[in-house]
Amino acid sequence: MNHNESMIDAVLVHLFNDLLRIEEKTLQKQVGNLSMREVHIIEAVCAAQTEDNTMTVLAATLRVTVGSLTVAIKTLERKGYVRRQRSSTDKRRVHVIPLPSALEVEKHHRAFHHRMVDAVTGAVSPEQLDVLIQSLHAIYDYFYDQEEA
Amino acid sequence: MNHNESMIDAVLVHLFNDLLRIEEKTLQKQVGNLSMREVHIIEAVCAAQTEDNTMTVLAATLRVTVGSLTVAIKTLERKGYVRRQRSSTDKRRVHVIPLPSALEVEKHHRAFHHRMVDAVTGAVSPEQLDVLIQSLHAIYDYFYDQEEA
DNA sequence: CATATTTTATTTGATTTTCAAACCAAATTT
DNA sequence: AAATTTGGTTTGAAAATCAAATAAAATATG
Repeated sequence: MNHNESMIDAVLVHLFNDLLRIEEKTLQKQVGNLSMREVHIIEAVCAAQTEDNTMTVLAATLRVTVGSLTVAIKTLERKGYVRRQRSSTDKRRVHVIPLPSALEVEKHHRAFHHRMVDAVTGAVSPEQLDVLIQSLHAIYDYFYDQEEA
Repeated sequence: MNHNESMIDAVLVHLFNDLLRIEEKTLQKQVGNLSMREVHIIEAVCAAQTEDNTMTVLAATLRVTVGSLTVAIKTLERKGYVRRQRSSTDKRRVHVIPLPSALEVEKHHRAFHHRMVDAVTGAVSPEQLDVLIQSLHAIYDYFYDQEEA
């Protein structure tokens, strides 16, 4: 690998990892009592459209088994961040609904992401930004086409 | 967030996770018997310069406690991927040394990273690549300056 | 309609990863 | 010589995860 290639590799491997760590450190200060995993489950619960907040759909977006999610949601329920509600139309379905404390957590979480994106857009010139966006689109498409195959 | 900003956010958040998953799926086929965590420990052991392969230094690069690493190395030793060697100059120090099987794993692992970087460089034009590299440098510098503070 | 199958979720038991704290031994400082 | 620091290990506990077993509701099939 030449220098440029190493740069790309390093970013792909380390930058994201480090961001997650920085995110954790930042949020831990604001919302004690919750692991990053739990924060991201809360994020998914808050982001889900009505009817998309069932165990099966949430588990799929979070890429865990429904069994794992059941365990996680149970503790989030106990901690007072979400509540469960059985669907009236299909009594097998369970809807997960965020409580005010969860919305509060999500606010902090979203703010962090905002600052993160600002950091990126602030780190490059407007012209560079255009090209960066195009490149990211290309890369994104590439990997997700790969995934399908 | 506008569309561009959402794009950046999505890349920062999801791309890494997805890459890790793809990496796992790819390597699992080639090297059974090992978790991704273990593959990355092997990577660190193989990459370490002589004298940088002690428990303390490895734990720091992997960002885990020395205690955690002791447990992990013990199972890698049992599985026949590494061996330990006490330093002769300082008998407290333990050097971790990769065995042939570890080097083999690292070969597969490095090949994956190579393909990943090729995917990125192949996804954009040479002119875009130049700007992408510059942007990544800027972003990299930004986050690591942040970290220090 | 009655039975079989599928879908949705929970429970359980096990594994992996991790840490903090207690501990030990070697090296260094006072 | 005694105290402290440094490098590692052990141990006990917690979090995250899965597969498999289970249960109940909905749907399909004969």
